[in-house]
Amino acid sequence: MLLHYICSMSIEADIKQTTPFKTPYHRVMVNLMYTSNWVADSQMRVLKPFGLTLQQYNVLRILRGQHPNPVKVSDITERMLDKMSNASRLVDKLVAKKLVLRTECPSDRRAVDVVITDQGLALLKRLDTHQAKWDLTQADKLTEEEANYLSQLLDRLRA
Amino acid sequence: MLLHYICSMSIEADIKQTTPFKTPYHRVMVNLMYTSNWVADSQMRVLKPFGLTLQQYNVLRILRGQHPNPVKVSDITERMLDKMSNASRLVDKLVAKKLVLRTECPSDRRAVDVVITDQGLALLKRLDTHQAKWDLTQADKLTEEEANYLSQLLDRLRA
DNA sequence: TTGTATATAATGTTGATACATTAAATGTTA
DNA sequence: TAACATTTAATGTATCAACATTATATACAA
Repeated sequence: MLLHYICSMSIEADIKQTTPFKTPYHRVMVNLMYTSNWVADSQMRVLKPFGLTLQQYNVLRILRGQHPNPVKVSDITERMLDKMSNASRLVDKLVAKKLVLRTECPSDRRAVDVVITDQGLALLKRLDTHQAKWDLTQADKLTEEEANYLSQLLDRLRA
Repeated sequence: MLLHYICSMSIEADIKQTTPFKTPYHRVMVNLMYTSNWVADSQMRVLKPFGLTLQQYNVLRILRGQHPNPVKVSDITERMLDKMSNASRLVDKLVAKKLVLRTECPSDRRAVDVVITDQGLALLKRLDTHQAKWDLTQADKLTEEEANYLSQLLDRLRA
């Protein structure tokens, strides 16, 4: 089923909530989850034609950030945005698509070094233009200052 | 694996990002997903001892909001926070736990009316105290005004 | 060195999710 | 009314995720 996230002015309208939230804290929590799903959904719509899931995209970006240095599977796990059962299997998928390379770490034979391939870098580059477009649409909604303040409020929520 | 979300002052530190984000909009998006996972994780830790998943809890709250009126499965789908394949199977689980009741809608025999049971209401009541505690811990981090402003910024992000 | 603990990745298993399809009831229109 | 479209929930299926376990390598202490 294709879920349609409705765009409107407040979270209450979006989730058709009739009774008001008891506290602004509860409201912000529901809003956070809903908005996060909304963003993930729109991101996935971009990634799907490229055969990537959100998590795979995420891993590729982590690898690009360190390129040309390798990143261990355990490091990938640490830096993933959402908890994951298995970075191994995720890397499996990327290896199968020839987007990353997996080699035994020379200094520690338990560890596995993962490097993004040229093919992986090229794919990310194509996706960068989509990200840039997305950023532009966001800029219509929030100023840079507001976006920064939003980030800061989220940081404090997790503090 | 139990993932530990680290508490610190900025999203860059939390995800061990070495290179800065290109735009505040990209930063806020990553922060949003990370924070949402952080919240979902801490919520799940509360719900697990009660044998509920986040989605099941969500459905129960929707039903309580309309109690004693029934809610159709299609309405539940519409109001869920995250897209879901199957409200049917989710209601199945709640029926099995005797937390909700499922009856054929008299006016439309395609539809199925779902009502929360007294047992379901009692369970939610117990969880309310946990929610209240959660709200208190949040109040240390954000003022009510800040929480409201955060909600407003999220609303505008989805606009 | 040996034994034990820890770190790391892979695998097994169970259950949940996404997506497509089906089944049945209702709505619509010729 | 008959035919077709739409709505609603349930089901089938393949994939993904959570959690536990295993296998191997390394660290460390006796």
